[in-house]
Amino acid sequence: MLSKKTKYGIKALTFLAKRDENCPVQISEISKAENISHKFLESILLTLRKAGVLGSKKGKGGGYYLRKEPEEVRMTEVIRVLEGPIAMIPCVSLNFYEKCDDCPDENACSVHKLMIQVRDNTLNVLRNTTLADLTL
Amino acid sequence: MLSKKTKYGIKALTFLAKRDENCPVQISEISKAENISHKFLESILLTLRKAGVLGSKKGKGGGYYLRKEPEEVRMTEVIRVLEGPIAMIPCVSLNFYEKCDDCPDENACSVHKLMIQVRDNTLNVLRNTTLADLTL
DNA sequence: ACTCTTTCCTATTAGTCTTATAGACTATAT
DNA sequence: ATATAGTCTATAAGACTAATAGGAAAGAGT
Repeated sequence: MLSKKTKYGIKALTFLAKRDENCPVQISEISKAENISHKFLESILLTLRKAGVLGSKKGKGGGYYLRKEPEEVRMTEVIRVLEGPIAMIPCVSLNFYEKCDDCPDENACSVHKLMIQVRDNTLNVLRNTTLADLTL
Repeated sequence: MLSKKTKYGIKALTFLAKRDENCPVQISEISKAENISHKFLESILLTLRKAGVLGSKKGKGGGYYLRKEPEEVRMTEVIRVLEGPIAMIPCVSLNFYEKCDDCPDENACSVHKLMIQVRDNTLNVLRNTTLADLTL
């Protein structure tokens, strides 16, 4: 299940990418346009800023803006920052790997085998989709 | 994230599918072999029985057995029964559809667009993988 | 009939995660 | 200075997960 955090994050990024000029946009403007709680969105944008996807400017005329071209923001990056692992189970995750407690041998595990397939297909979609693709 | 319920369920089904004869197997045997809490597995197998994937027999010599050939048990079915929706967001789910509160127009939503792609690819894997494939 | 075995069913609980909300702090433009 | 807008920390309600407990029901063997 995709969290609302990730959902709102992608919506906010798309909103920014759709604008003609890449000047700072206030949280309030985004939250109103996309029906997102102001405070919740605040923490989401902060996360994206810390991850280097967004830049910010304080004070009057401030707000958030994209730090890269939309074509350069891959969905893999966005989802890993906001949601965490892309894999459905940690023993199959590339960036968040963890061994299963109950599994003596990963290579013999049917769930492992299946989830590698799912992961590879999902990864393929997310790697080849950028923010630019979502604005079309 | 795949729940342990689903994970254990798939493991148990694979365990049953790997056996030479399709005679009833006790919960205890499966729970020991796969390192799953007995009571937890109990409720999982019950769910699978109610869904028609497994059959059961009470009393001495009883247990659970597959009601279909492993080739006929698709992963889509197993996951829908144990986990629920396959899609990462309800507005994109085929079997568990729900409208988003915040979205005035689904077709204009970037998250919707992206998640349809992910769903289609995941569905493709899960539809074409049966229990028989996991025993290899 | 009795007893042992094994599944069936309901309820409860501890822990964790999600989705917010509140409020004070910091930086900046005018 | 002052208003504006992001930064940061803490907290709380609600939902969900993973598991546990205990007894009811049904079947097999004696």
